[in-house]
Amino acid sequence: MKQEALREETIDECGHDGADSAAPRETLVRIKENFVDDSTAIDMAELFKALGDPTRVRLIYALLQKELCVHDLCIVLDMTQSAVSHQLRYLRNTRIVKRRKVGKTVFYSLDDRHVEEIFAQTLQHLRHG
Amino acid sequence: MKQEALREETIDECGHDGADSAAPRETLVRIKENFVDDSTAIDMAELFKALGDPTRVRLIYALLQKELCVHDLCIVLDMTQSAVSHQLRYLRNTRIVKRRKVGKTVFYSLDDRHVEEIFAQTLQHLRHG
DNA sequence: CTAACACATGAATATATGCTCATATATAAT
DNA sequence: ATTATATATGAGCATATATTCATGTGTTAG
Repeated sequence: MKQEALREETIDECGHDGADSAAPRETLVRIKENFVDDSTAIDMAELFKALGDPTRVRLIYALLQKELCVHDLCIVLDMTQSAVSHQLRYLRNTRIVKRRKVGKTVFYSLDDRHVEEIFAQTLQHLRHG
Repeated sequence: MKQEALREETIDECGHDGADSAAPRETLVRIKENFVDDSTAIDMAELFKALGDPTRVRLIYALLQKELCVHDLCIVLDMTQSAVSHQLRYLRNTRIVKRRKVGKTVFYSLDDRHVEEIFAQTLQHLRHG
């Protein structure tokens, strides 16, 4: 199969009308019409990507239990302050955590109920599944 | 703050006992004890990482509606067969999709109820949130 | 004011990732 | 057998990512 050709191919040009070789044309049309728009797919992917790193998972897990300052997060995760701060910035930019400043200390906490639910649900699934 | 020192630092050595500068020692001990073990954090991160790409989100979204063969997925996503196959392999390796072979056609479908739930929930959240 | 502390961040580096291109494998049709 | 079709995959490349190192910013203590 030509790789280049696919980029130009439309549903009408698709030759898949066999019994069980592929879905009928109208089904593909329906799927394409009901499809997620690109921006939604990108938004979803960005949210999941933010959760898709062990360090960030551990940060969120810690904050799931209690609001914590950067230094304490370093202790709990056993990581350098720089590494933790960089990842906290990532989580801040994706609106997953928020910060509260008290003197020279900055406390981080979760800022996204959705993420809390998704995270807790996933944890349960992994634990007994 | 020394970056290297943190790696060696224990909770006992932590000087954070101030009023609102950090959590008390026993709280950090509790958080560390209740903490996710590394393998769980890695498992969660790997699952989310698999969902953390727009192409894979779109693949899952399509398969959420109907079992589809590779060629039809190429049409729906408007991508080359090679790119789609590579991502399907990724999703297969993470047990998110499974395949069923009929003649020379391979049908893909979702293989992980957890992912379906997480995905559907996230979609809803993004749509009215 | 100066020093110490808590945190943030730019640059650099090593590794991972996603796609393309070319090619391999498996099945069906002629 | 030969050819066509459907999918899989290794190699290469360009980009993204996670950490480290060095340093910057802001706040409190002396």
